[in-house]
Amino acid sequence: MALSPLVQTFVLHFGEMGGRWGVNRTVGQIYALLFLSDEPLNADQITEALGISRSNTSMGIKELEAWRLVRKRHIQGDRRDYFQTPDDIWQILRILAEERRKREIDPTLSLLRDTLMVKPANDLERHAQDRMRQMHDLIELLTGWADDVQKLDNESLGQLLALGAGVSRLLDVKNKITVFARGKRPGRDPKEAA
Amino acid sequence: MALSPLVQTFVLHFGEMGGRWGVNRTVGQIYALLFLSDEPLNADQITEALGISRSNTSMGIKELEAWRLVRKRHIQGDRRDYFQTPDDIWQILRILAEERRKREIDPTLSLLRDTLMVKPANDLERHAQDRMRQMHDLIELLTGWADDVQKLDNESLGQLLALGAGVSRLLDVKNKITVFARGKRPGRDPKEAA
DNA sequence: CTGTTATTTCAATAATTTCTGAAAATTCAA
DNA sequence: TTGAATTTTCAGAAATTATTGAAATAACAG
Repeated sequence: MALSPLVQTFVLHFGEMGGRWGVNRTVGQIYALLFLSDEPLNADQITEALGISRSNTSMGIKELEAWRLVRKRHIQGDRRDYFQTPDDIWQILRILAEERRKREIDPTLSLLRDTLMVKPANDLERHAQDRMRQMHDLIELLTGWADDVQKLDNESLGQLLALGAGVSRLLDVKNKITVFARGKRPGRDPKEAA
Repeated sequence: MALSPLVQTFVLHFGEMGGRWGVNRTVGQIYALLFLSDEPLNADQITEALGISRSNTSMGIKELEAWRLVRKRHIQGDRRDYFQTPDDIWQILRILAEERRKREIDPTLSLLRDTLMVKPANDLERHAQDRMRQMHDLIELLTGWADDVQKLDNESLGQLLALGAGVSRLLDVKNKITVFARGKRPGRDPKEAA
């Protein structure tokens, strides 16, 4: 099964980008191939289409399954495993966000938490710890937000994204409402929480 | 200048994570060191603190400058170059977002655009192109949103993030207002655009 | 200029990662 | 059971990437 030039181009590109995205070339290529494919493919088809070894295919699939970006599918009357990517591109986005967070962010957040428990021994450590706290708080804010947004359905998420900078106007409106309702100035003053 | 255990831990962690973030260990370590440091450091100080070669330090700094994550600073009466990370952590976030986009996303978007211009030769290509269009449209939506949010000041950005899932409620409110104003059902039906 | 200090470049080597082929393990029909 | 088909594992080879030391270049004080 020779790849059409269209597919070929995309597959090679994903292979090259793979490195930047934290996977190797083969993994990028396998993903791209499955993403474009009309129907699930088995390991031999992938092996042949990409011109790689069967064992390489096996490892690549394993990694993509660990990322939850590829699923096994069984086809009636065929012993071989077939593979496909999720159809819903919004779901792919969610999975990617979750997995990258798990691999790239959570370990750092965890280390920061531990480090912030230590009592600083001198001014230098005090400053370092202060910087770490800034980083920690920002990451927590971001991941908390991401958690919340994750829960939105495709429609709401699409709406939020389409809003773009309009979000800013919406925030203004919200602030005005808050002011009206509470007779106070806008802003996120913790002391106002009560 | 031996590193305090606190700093050491963080620096080593960033070195290890570097790989996942698309830079090598040394680059991760240099960044972490500068991020925590009270004052700008020169290349020799970095070299000694991390126990690496002077040339390695030079290359690492160069890469971090290309990422705009490290800046040169000059110190009165000292010929050597000193380096520091930006102070404002929100700004660091913006820079990271921009640079990652430039390296990881824009090339793909560009390839997708080109590929979508090609007339599909058969059903297989038609399907592949359809998938590429889904990906293209989603990425455009995301990057467009990111562009807009980039422009927000720290305060508004913080507010938006703190809002979290509250965004959903806000969208509901917006939809109700829209319905009220237009006497139509909520949603983003393209046909409504007129 | 000249010599000294500081920085960068780059070819060689070290370290790491990726890929393969062969063998082992698994699955399942007969 | 047996044995054919399929998948996985893994040690070593190949490829890639990171790091170094030495040499070249740049910057500048005297």
